[in-house]
Amino acid sequence: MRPVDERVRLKKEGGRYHHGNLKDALVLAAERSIAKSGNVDLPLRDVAKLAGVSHAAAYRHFDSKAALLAEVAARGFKALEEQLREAGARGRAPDARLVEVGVAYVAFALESAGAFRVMFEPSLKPLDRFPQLAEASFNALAVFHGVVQEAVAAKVLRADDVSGTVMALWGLVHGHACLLVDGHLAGPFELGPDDAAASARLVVRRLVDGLRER
Amino acid sequence: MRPVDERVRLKKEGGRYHHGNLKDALVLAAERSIAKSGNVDLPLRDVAKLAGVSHAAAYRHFDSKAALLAEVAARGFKALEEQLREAGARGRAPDARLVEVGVAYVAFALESAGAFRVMFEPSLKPLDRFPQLAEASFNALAVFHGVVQEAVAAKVLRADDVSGTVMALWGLVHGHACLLVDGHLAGPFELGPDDAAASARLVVRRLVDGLRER
DNA sequence: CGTCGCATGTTTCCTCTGGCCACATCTGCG
DNA sequence: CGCAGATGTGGCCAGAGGAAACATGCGACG
Repeated sequence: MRPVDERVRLKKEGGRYHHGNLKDALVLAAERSIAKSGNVDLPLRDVAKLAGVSHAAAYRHFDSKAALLAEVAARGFKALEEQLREAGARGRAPDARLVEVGVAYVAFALESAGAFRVMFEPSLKPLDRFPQLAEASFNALAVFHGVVQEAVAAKVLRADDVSGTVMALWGLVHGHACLLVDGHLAGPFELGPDDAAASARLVVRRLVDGLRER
Repeated sequence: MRPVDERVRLKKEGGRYHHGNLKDALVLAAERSIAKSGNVDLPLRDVAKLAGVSHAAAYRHFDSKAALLAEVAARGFKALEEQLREAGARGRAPDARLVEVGVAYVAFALESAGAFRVMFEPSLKPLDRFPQLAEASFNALAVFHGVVQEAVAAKVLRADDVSGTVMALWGLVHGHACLLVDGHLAGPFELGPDDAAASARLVVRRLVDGLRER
């Protein structure tokens, strides 16, 4: 599954003029760079250097630095969607699925902190500048919608305000993810990264309890 | 209550060499500028120009652009703390207080979107570079902690995991605020700014229901 | 009331970064 | 074989953060 890395290696060893798969290499380099520095605002020149290429080469593949970041974000959303779907499939009962999906969201944010930050970077908005990003984002959100609707159909959740329920679930896990990724919970609570998933599970379960039809 | 604005006006009318209260003027200008553009990464030169001053003058009052943003963030946290305390005082019963504080958090984020964005801007971390910011942030969070402990003492909430409960509450409203401020909820849900508070109230109430001792 | 020191603001300069252009190099296709 | 288009390079510019040297004015102290 790593033709990309092969291409990168070839470039570095052989010193060929043409890279072979520069677009992917740039996206990967940007992702890692952001994950390492924790800062979305990284110099494009550094990313190009990581890919073993001059800074101007990036413009053969992306209209702008923002477009590169948008691609990183779009791939992040695709990966997130995948993980959410897998998590949903793991849960047996509808309410268990809600919890699994929520925990998976937080887990994704912690594992892929670099991508997660870019995915919600305000400087990429308005999103309609990057159609693939808008679509990927929408698709990931659709997983939440699906699992909630399923729970409503199974009469586990109240049916009166589905949008509100989706917002509640998404908002809860998103807020958790943000606070964890940005380390705002580290000071007061000192929470390890593995405890985070357990804590998220507890919290989501409690919200689901509150949302339950009664 | 506006000596600051007076000073700014004096400067603009009189064209005096010394501003009189440049520090405050810069902070205000930055805040407005960010709120308007929606982007934290604004040119320091523009802020200085808004304050009617050359860009280098800012360095007499702040070590760096980041320090200016940190001051904006710190004042934001102070204002947030104030609003949260007022909201807490509005609620009669302990669980009502929880809801009021949560709603106030979301309302603050929407009203003061500029400040809110800066307050959680990752580029300002690590926070120990800016002690006043760290302190202000901690104090604001303390309001959540206080209102939760009160509810626990009143036996409204379970007592086994106070930190988890604080995280749940904060995470829920923070996630909501982020998604609203960044407009991620606009597409799928098309939510007006006044509906947002009502929606937040509903959601927080449901979480509190889930957290309730049973 | 003068004058001197220090805080505050300005000008100028340097470096870094995003973005553009002309040129170089490769790859594939007729 | 050779040409055309795609891909990468180096040089350039403009804008932005930051430092340094200079200018200005407020306030304390004689």
